[in-house]
Amino acid sequence: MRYSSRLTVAAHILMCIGYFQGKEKLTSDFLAGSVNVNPVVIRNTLGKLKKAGIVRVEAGIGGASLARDPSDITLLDIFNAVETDTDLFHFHENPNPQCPVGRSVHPVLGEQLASVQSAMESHLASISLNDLLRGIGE
Amino acid sequence: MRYSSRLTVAAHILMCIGYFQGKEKLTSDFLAGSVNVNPVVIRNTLGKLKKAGIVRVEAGIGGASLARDPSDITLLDIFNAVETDTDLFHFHENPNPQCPVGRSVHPVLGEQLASVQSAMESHLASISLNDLLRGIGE
DNA sequence: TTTGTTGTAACTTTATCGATTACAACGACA
DNA sequence: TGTCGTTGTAATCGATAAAGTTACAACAAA
Repeated sequence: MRYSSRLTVAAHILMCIGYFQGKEKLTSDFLAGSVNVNPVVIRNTLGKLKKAGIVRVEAGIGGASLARDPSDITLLDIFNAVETDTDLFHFHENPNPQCPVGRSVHPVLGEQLASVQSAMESHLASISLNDLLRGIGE
Repeated sequence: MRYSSRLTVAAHILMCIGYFQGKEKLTSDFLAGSVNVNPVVIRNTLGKLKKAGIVRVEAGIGGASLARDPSDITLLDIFNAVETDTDLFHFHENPNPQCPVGRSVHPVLGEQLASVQSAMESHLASISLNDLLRGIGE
């Protein structure tokens, strides 16, 4: 298993908001039309982005907007806001502690995998919503 | 969703083989005892590692051994051998092509995510089985 | 031929994702 | 104030995938 499509959906939503802000009323129905998923999925995603301080959502009247400058929203921010379990790899649970290898797998391999994970995260952090918006016009 | 525990299981298996090679007969039952999973899972994993040219397995008589030097087996080799879908992120399937954003998401975001993926892969490639074996003795 | 092992197929259980339905809470406006 | 469109959220469903398990044919050596 790998990460769900939550990150790409969330990024799509934010690209829409950044692109259409001021021109359209950005309801969950409107966004669902561009992303092509169920409006409830949009609302759930938007809720997580709101908790993370990335967007503002107007209950009642409707409509979402960016809470920060697009250059200050990175893919890592979105990733952390939206993905429940951010661990890239999953360990098998019960290696045999009687075995010298079983005893060492977790600390030894875990350390290496953690470094892989942080490499991925710092790469995600280097990409901003602004970078994505720049690509739309072409 | 993220990657399954296949990579850690496979790495554990290879660490066992590297550590016990020559001292023990490395049957799927023996390996299952250290990893603490079903022997069939070991045999399936070993089959994939064999196809990738990483291990040799003796049918009938039983027992597995490394087909290459531990310094020449990287986590990326293991990862590719064992993981069916190596894509880190999954795109939502049908963004709306009528929408300028929906039209651009896949190319624009896809390119960025591909760079994240290759960063992860080159990091995996920098870690060898030898590095893991070195950590066991401590 | 017997024994221990691998290779594989099939089934079960469990977990998670995304779609969907349903409805209460909310805010603006007539 | 009451209606209307929207958000927030819970509950359920179906699909998909992983891992455990059982079962058995194929294999190699003694």
